[in-house]
Amino acid sequence: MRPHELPEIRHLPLFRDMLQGSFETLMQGAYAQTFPAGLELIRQGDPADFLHVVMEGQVELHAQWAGRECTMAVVRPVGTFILAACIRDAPYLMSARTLERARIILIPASDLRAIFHRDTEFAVSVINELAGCYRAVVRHAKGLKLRTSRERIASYLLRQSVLAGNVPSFVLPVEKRLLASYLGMTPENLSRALKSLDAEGVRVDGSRVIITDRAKLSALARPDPLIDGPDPEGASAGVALPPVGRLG
Amino acid sequence: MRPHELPEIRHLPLFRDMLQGSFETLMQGAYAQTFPAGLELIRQGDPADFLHVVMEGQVELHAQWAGRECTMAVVRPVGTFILAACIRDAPYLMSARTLERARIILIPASDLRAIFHRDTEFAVSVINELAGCYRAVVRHAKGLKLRTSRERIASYLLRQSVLAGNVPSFVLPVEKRLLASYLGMTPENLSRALKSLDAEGVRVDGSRVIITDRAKLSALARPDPLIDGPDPEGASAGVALPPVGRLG
DNA sequence: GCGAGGGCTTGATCTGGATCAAGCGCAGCG
DNA sequence: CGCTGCGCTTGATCCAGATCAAGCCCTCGC
Repeated sequence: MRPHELPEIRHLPLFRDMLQGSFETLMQGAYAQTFPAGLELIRQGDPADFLHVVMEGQVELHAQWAGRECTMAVVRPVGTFILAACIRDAPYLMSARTLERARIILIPASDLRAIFHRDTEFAVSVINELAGCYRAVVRHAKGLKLRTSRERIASYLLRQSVLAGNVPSFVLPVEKRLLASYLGMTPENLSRALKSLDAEGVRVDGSRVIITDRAKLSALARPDPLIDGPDPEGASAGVALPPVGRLG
Repeated sequence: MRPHELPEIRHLPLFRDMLQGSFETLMQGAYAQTFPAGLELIRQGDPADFLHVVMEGQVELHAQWAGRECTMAVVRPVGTFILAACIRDAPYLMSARTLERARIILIPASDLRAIFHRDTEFAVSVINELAGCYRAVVRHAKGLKLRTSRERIASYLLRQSVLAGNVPSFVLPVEKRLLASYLGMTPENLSRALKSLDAEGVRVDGSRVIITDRAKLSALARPDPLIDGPDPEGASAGVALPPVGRLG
């Protein structure tokens, strides 16, 4: 583990309130590792041995069934994933693969479980983290069930623009095919839909997005804090998406 | 509150391990109320004031956006809902309405939050509950993204049959229109799909379902513990569906 | 007992999005 | 530098599922 990494981890909402002793114990069992791009870190169904903390690089969480596959989220620094499985000591529900070279801290799940039994502050942090994760997935499910493809895209673009500081132009943080899968559609459909959003105040050039008419786009997207977040509690909370991770 | 209700609540996974004193404090602020059928208990966006515990009757959790609406889950006795919003002190992401006459215990969210800061055992129970809820929604989202309508129906029927004790015949626990919405389709589509499942080993007569060829149905549904549950941890864990609730 | 409403089915039609099939263009690599 | 692979687009076609529109039937209330 590198010297600058410890404070970074310590600063995460999940770890910042715990006792110093607990934190040290936790870190003693932890180790860091660097993985190449495109590596399958965990496979759904595997037993949950380690909580993963992404220090560098992006990690995709995805699920597969019957030969099909879909992206559930993308985690970026500094975020954690598969907390829930570790806590439950249950099999992972999702697989994870690196999208690029990634540095990851691995914390043994058993240490985690032992410590929140002893450190109430840490237990409370875990509660908050999980509640945030839960709400993030509920939002995602709401979007899938209540919005059409175009509406999902439109609100995604709007969200990205807001996260980047309300800028009218930004670069997509992930590949389009991944974004398509995350939004529950095919790459072809995303491609066509993006072009059709021309009429709704969006211009796309490669991975660059330019919002030319925010009002028109909003009229289509109808952004809603109960779907698009964030939790008022803090932007760092449960934003589960290409912009930020930390999914359990 | 009725005399038999206290032990029932105490016996829930969420409350069974906490200190007796904590439990008593929690119950002092709580009160029970009976609501008629079809009543909107909470509306999405409202501040989370009370954790709800369903003692009798079914409660539907649903979401709405842009005039559309969908069912997210059904909670039945004895289960709790909107735990996550209470913990976060954030607005509800879902609305709740009674499907029939229902008796509900209301526990002030502030008491809840105060107590898990003091009672680690309770905090741990909350962690487990939330982790289960989280995993339940992830499963639901996986089903929506990875399976077609027919596959979702098929696996739902199989799951119900298993929950009822692997019986070949059972009665649907909820109205079909609600089931359709829960499974992410229209009532018309559900109706037609159910009839078409005739060829896959299912006969439906009103709300009665008869599985005539389990193998054939399984071949279509391809049931998977990573989608259909349950968590190995215990059947009572995160089964979020028409069969059982306790969603945060 | 009868009327009204709502849930369910059924039919006809429409369409959003998937699938299949090329081409294009860029990045990585020999 | 040119080959190769892959991500992206574009076009053509197909299909699952939505929508629209009746009718049926059961339940409930008067």
